[in-house]
Amino acid sequence: MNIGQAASSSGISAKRIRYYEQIGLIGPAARSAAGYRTYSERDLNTLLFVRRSRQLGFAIAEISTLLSLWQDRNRSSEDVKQLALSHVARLRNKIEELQSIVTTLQDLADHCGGDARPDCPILAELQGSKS
Amino acid sequence: MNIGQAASSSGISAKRIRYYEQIGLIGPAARSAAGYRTYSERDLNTLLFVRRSRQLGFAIAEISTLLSLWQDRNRSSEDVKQLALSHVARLRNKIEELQSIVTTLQDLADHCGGDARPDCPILAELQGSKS
DNA sequence: CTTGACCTTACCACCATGGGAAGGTGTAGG
DNA sequence: CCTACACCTTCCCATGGTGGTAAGGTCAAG
Repeated sequence: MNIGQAASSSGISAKRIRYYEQIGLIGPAARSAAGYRTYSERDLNTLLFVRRSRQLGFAIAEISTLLSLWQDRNRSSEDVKQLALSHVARLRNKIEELQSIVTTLQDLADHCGGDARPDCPILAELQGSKS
Repeated sequence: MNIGQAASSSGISAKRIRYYEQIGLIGPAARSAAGYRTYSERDLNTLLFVRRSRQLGFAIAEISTLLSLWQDRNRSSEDVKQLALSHVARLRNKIEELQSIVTTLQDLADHCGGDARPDCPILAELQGSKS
């Protein structure tokens, strides 16, 4: 299977596949006589694993670890769980941060006339006026 | 006031201030005879405005718009409100997305032994096993 | 005059991805 | 066989923000 086929089957663009290979996230693909990258079913499974990991928001470096664990029959599920939980913790922090911004901004917007007049508590807040 | 002073007063690193100037987010600073950037109180207010906007998660391009509106006495608060609300909507989407990931991942982690054995529903999910 | 803190520009790096150019390859139809 | 056209290759550039660092100029105090 060429890279285009692998891309559409895995849902990862050809561009990204090459990038993942370049940075060593996935091993170098086999090559045809003409130099075309060739992908096996096994390679495809790896790509799908990577894609699902990305969808769950893992960073490339984490996926690299996950891939090692995945391919290691002597892994301990503890390591995987630990990685997942620390990712979850990070996400929860991010959510809280965004939530607090949303609350602030929504509140400001609620008190903004939203008409043709220039007065606006949003700008006032950004300006830092402590009125 | 030199850039170092402006940086520590505004909470934006000198590096970032130069970057903001370079991309045109803020106007070019006045220069001393020796070529040092010089900042007035007014400039400092702008920097603080930018910093607060960043803290609320606005992208640079949006801050550019906010700055124009801020400096436009004939602005309509509608424009500001609209910008804020569309930002809020984007944030809400992002939060939902992250929340869904957290739920999934926490659930998987809950069902992972987290011991020395290799069995792990997290990896199974990433692998795509539909069992 | 020296020292040290500050400033300048200019470059490289990160993460993850998209775009595009310039050129080779593979295949199908005329 | 030739021509299209789809696909592949590598290479460079861009994004958004930021940090780092190097090579050099400036300023104030001692």
